[in-house]
Amino acid sequence: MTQSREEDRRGRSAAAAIVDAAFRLFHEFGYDETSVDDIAAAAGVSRSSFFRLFGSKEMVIFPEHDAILAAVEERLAASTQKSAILAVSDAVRVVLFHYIAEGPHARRRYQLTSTVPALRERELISGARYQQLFRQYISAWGDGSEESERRAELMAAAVVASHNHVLRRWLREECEDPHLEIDEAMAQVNALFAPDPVAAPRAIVVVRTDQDLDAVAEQLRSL
Amino acid sequence: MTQSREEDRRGRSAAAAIVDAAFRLFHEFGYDETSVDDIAAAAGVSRSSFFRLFGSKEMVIFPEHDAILAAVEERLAASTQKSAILAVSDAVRVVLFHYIAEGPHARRRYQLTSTVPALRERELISGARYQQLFRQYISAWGDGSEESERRAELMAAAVVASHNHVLRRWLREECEDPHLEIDEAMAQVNALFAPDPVAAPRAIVVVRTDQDLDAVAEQLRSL
DNA sequence: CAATGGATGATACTCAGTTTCATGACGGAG
DNA sequence: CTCCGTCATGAAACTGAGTATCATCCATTG
Repeated sequence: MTQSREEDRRGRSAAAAIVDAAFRLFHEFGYDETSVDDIAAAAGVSRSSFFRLFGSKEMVIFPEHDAILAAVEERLAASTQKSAILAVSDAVRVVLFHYIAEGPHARRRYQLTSTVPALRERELISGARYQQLFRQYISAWGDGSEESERRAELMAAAVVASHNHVLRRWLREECEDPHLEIDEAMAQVNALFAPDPVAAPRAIVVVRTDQDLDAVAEQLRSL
Repeated sequence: MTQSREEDRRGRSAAAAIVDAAFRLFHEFGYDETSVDDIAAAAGVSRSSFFRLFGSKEMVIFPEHDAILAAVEERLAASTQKSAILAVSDAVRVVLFHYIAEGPHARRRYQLTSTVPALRERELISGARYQQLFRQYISAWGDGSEESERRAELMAAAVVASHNHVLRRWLREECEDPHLEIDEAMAQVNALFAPDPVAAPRAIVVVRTDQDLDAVAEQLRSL
């Protein structure tokens, strides 16, 4: 199962060497100007090994994406309708803190995704995958009505957008305490989309609004 | 400026012939199994002309995207802070009704984007471009505060998600009246994100919530 | 020592996309 | 009518990503 000490070490260092070489070359010469052959040569592996390990040139930048997605799904799958909002918030935190744990590497990646359209697009697709996953689970927790589906769609979008906002702030070093900010952001989303509790405690909430009464009524119906 | 009758006709029919041939071949043999050479040959043009007219294989599916994006931007640019929400709603309608006006062709495209990962990804990227555009304008209408930025991000995501929801329902023919549904969806978004009016009419809104009082307090502060 | 299996590397191939150059049709100017 | 500039088209060569195949090497196992 686990291979010999020697092979294991080499396997890991090969992947690490490729990532290091790729980021170095991308930084020095640019993404488009760096070919896979260049990376493989600089990392001391064959072109074949590059594609065997990473599948594509873009995936050198996001190698752990599938693992994070799986972790998110695991968290979501381990929850029920009752703990739905908590599950989503937790899952978002899983993603955010994964990036934060990467530290400077995440910022180097951001520097690339900010400047290389192809990588920015790849990142957007990753985000959409999270959103799709969230939507799917939130939708399953609902009652299947059109209303519920629409809410699931909006909530998934809001959750991902909030996450991206906090993550981007952290990547730009505009963010003092990402824990605090993600808590606030999730609280904001939860507040917006809090479901109708069947027998929950009630409160009188007074807010100012510029909506006319009909719009307010419709909004309330949609809660 | 306008070319001769002959060239004009041929130019337009070339693009149309390519699109027709592409959709036909994609449907018959699949997207990945159809090469650009196949399409060009079937359309009776050269490979060169294909790339000159469409730029990439994927763009045969979304040739009008740039034009729609420009139309959206035009609508957004023509508005001020006062008419912001209206502008966003209008811009979303521009997009939705463009697709609806395509009729069966939009549904053929949907059939492709639903089954071909590369095309689905391209579509996601297009959606993200709209979202980015909305975010940019909504953000500019705000006061530049962190709060305002976060709201812009969420609102753009919600607007695009709502649009996508209605569009997808229409594409699946689950939607009786897209005009009505987009109006409802935009009303829902507007209601969620209605800005804090400085001197707006006020109302007492009573909602049930499962939040404890501290969470409610924080939610209210974040409005 | 021999056999097996998994990881690696070399090579050739397909195809998307770019670049360059030739051609040919058209319209205007003499 | 002819010459000329322009623009659309086509032809061909090239780069580079990604795939498939096969040979090789090395560590474990019997």
